[in-house]
Amino acid sequence: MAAPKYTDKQTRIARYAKALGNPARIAIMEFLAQQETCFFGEIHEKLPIAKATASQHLKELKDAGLIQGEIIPPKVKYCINKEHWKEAKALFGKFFGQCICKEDNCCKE
Amino acid sequence: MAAPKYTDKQTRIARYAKALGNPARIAIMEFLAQQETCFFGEIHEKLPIAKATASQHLKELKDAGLIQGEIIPPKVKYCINKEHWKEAKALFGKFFGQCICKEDNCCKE
DNA sequence: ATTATTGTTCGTATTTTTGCGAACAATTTT
DNA sequence: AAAATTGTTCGCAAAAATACGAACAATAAT
Repeated sequence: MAAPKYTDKQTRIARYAKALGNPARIAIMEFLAQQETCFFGEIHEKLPIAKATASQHLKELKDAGLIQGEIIPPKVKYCINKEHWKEAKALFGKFFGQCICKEDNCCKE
Repeated sequence: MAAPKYTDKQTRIARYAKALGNPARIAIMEFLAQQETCFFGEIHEKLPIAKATASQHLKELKDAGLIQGEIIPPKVKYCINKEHWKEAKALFGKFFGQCICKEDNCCKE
């Protein structure tokens, strides 16, 4: 180990990025983000995947903190976790704002 | 398949997110983004990983389009791919800007 | 010519991810 | 009580990601 471990911020942004690193999960997040309030219903009907697979993706988004779900049988209420959404937004914002290249083609001389 | 396939944008943002979904790759990107110009040198020395592993991560970032490398023996020149960086920045910007929840706690009533 | 430098590729092993159907749990409807 | 609805969990399989050391290639330095 020639260098220090990763920072907390690096770990957290990587965690969020990983959770978003699948088109099905992007689609789920986009869908939920466009709901005015929480969503009750069958999310897998909005996606080209099986019920079990959708449930798994939802679990991963939940584990990453991007969404939250509450069981209100026979349905489940899914929502964006606004607090973590904002944190992720800030982290990615900083991440993409940090490039100090002076010109667009600074890397092509 | 109960719904249409994913859109191009969904696929692309997921691709970028996946590439960023590892702390080592976040660290590499942050490091490169903070260079004024391109970097010649041993990136694995900046990270707590082996040479071979660093090389693999660099390859993945390259495949995802986030960086570019040019061989100038005995070293390699690594740079942010500014064009794709900007695309990713825009995609994530839109993604995180789309939540229409009206209040921070709209999902907690 | 030999050695040192720099980074990739190969071979390998382990773990994680992805996806599905079937079975299950909890409630609502009939 | 039986059937329908909704979503999770289980068991499985296939694919991809993660990480490493060792071997290799290509040039530069001695």
